[in-house]
Amino acid sequence: MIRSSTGTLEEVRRHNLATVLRLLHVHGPLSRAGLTARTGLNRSTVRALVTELAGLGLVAESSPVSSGTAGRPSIMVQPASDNVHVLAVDIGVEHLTAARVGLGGVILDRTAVERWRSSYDVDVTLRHIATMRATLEAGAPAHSRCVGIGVAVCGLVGSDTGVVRFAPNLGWVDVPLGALLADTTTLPVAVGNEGDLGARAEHLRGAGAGTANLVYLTGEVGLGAGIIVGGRPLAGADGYAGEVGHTRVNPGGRECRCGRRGCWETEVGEDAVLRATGLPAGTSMAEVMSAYAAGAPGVRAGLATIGAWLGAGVADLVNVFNPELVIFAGLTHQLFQLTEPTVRSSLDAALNAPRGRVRLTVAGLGTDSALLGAAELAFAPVLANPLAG
Amino acid sequence: MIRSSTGTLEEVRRHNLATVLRLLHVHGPLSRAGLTARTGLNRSTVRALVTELAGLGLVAESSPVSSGTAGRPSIMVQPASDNVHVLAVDIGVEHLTAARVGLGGVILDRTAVERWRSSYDVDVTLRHIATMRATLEAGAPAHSRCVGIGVAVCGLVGSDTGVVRFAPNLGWVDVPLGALLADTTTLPVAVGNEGDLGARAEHLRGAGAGTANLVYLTGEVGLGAGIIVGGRPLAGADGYAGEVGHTRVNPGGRECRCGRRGCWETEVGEDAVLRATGLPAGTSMAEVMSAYAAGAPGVRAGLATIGAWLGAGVADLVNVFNPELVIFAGLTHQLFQLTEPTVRSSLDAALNAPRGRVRLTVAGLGTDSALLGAAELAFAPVLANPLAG
DNA sequence: GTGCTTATGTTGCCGCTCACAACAATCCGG
DNA sequence: CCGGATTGTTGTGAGCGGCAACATAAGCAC
Repeated sequence: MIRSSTGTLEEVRRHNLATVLRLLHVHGPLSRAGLTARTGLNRSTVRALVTELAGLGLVAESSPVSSGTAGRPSIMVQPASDNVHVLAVDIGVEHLTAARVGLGGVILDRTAVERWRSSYDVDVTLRHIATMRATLEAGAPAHSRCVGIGVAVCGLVGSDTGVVRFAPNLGWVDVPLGALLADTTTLPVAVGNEGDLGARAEHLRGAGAGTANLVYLTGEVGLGAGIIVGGRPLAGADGYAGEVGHTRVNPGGRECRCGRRGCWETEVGEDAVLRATGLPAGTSMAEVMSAYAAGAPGVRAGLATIGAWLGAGVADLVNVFNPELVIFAGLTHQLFQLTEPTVRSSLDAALNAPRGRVRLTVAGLGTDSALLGAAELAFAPVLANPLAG
Repeated sequence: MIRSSTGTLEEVRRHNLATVLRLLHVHGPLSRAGLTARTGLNRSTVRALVTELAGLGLVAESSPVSSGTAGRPSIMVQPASDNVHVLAVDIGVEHLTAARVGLGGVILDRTAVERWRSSYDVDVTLRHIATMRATLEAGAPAHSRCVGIGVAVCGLVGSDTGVVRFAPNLGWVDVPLGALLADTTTLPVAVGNEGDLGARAEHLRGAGAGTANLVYLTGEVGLGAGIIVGGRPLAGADGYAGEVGHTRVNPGGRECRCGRRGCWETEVGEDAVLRATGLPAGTSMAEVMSAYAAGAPGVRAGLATIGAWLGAGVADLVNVFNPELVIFAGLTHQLFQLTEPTVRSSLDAALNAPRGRVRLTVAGLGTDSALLGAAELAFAPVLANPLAG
């Protein structure tokens, strides 16, 4: 008979181990004294916890470093990013990227697929991922161990199932991506939505570090979001929360690809930008930015319209979520750079009374938000229970 | 020197005490064996916890009741609603209500102010509350002790401060209601938004019991909401989250009292209903319902328009939050009853692909949601730390 | 350099909490 | 009246973190 044991005391231990490991993972190297101060635990307890984590190969202790102040120097503890890593994959419309990410959230190595946009076939995608995985693992030191695979996808993903329910831009419907990947490995596989994972990464170590309530906007051709509420990602009942692209901002607006009218992404998405600026179909956002900089006729005015709709949509989100921060990433990153004043005035005009405090900014992790979020997803089980691995 | 003690083990004890007490508060009377099963704790532990809670006067043990099955009958444990109560107050546009609510969430006694709508003066309100409080306490048994005061207000309330930032329908701006009430008593005072508190109560013991993700809609003349996400109330950075009344659903719509155009409450609020149905200003919602039932000309068609806007707004919320349940209360309760088919079809038309699952229903606690939510707010400190009181 | 101060690492002990097991109590069914 | 089943009761034990005493290692003043 196996030890059943709910064991509340065992949980205390696990909780404290997790707390210390997560602290190191998020904050980076920290002295034992620093850990003591931040956790509120006793020196002896911290010592025991760190020793145990070191024994598990999750952290490394290095020789004491003098802090410059009086007193005995404290031993430094750091996440063992060389020993423990995950594989992170980001499946977007315009890119297919993979990286080996070490504990602590450092990208150790990365690779991408060329001319990815030519085919979104599921089998082809799986082969691409397998190839990239092999490449990355080949470059890893022998003593490093992979503890999981995390995938970000630009589509609706079921909470725990790893099924991509609907990814219109890839043409995927009900693709059991998690299961398909799990068949190729013994490692745990986790799949999440690009917006949710981007928000997670920005919240943890990007522009939203230390911010408990934020809205993260992203997009390539469409529009997506991830929302952090009280320090936790907003998932909803099935994991579909944060689907802001098809909220209706303009009932009299244009027909959307989804068949309805005036969806937010129809007013501010890539197609809307090209239509408003009069630039030819196929123009990239980089070229739009160049045209704007060059003062091409109609571009400035067209983007002002886009900015106004962007601001109006953001206003509704701010009214509903009351976040401290809105982060613009992906397509909206570029749009925000081009139209910031318009967005701000459109937002200010639409906010309820006492809302002076919301800040607007762009992604702090650049285009890697979703990729790093996927890594966090893969690290999550280890961080929650360091003893399991 | 005072015992400092973070004491993780002390926290375990407190946590377990709180778990047991909350379980009894939410679920109602439960046998010791039932507590053992639900908490996963050991029999001896449950015994110790219950004994301690009984010593604090928070629960009462009654003689064993045979369950009909074999085995020794288990001792029943119930929340001591006769010994421990709070004062709950609900400040609405059309009502000012107060109640004495016992542990376990039972309304023991209640009272209300007549002709409240005549004046929303803050001092008058405070006097009303003082009078009601005296009445209710006078009717309380001598051995019962009041552990807090909770207030629900139809306006924006700052998270922890108890300041009513903005209550347009009462004409209140920056009223420090929490502090004003705290001056009259030594008890802890907590103030919250009507929508948030209504959602809390419905989530705990109303139509949303057992549902971790829900949207609660309410209103009197305007429109408000409370949102439960992952079992926790959505607060936002300052506590203003859930302000859905002034999200813009119709940019080409009518001018709102807030100065902008096409806010949701402008399209479905009380004024909009009267306008759409052609009924004279001052008509109550009860009279609207009678007119509908009597088949008054224009009323049915007018309400169909209202229902369509209601459904469209709900659709956006469902897309953003992916809740399992939407609860209609207050004004929207009546609107939903009158326009359910329209709301449903409007909603179905606007949902993203895989969203068959959201349920729509009306408040399970009738018009008492906010009042009971205020009581929960007042109980919260005791439930979080039973040892404190 | 020497001694003082400061801060941390190390170690053994203690109190607290919960799990567990053995026994007692109580009900049901035959 | 007896056996089976379930629960209450009680004493014991293991695990965990706090604590205090001591050891160690730096900075600082002279």
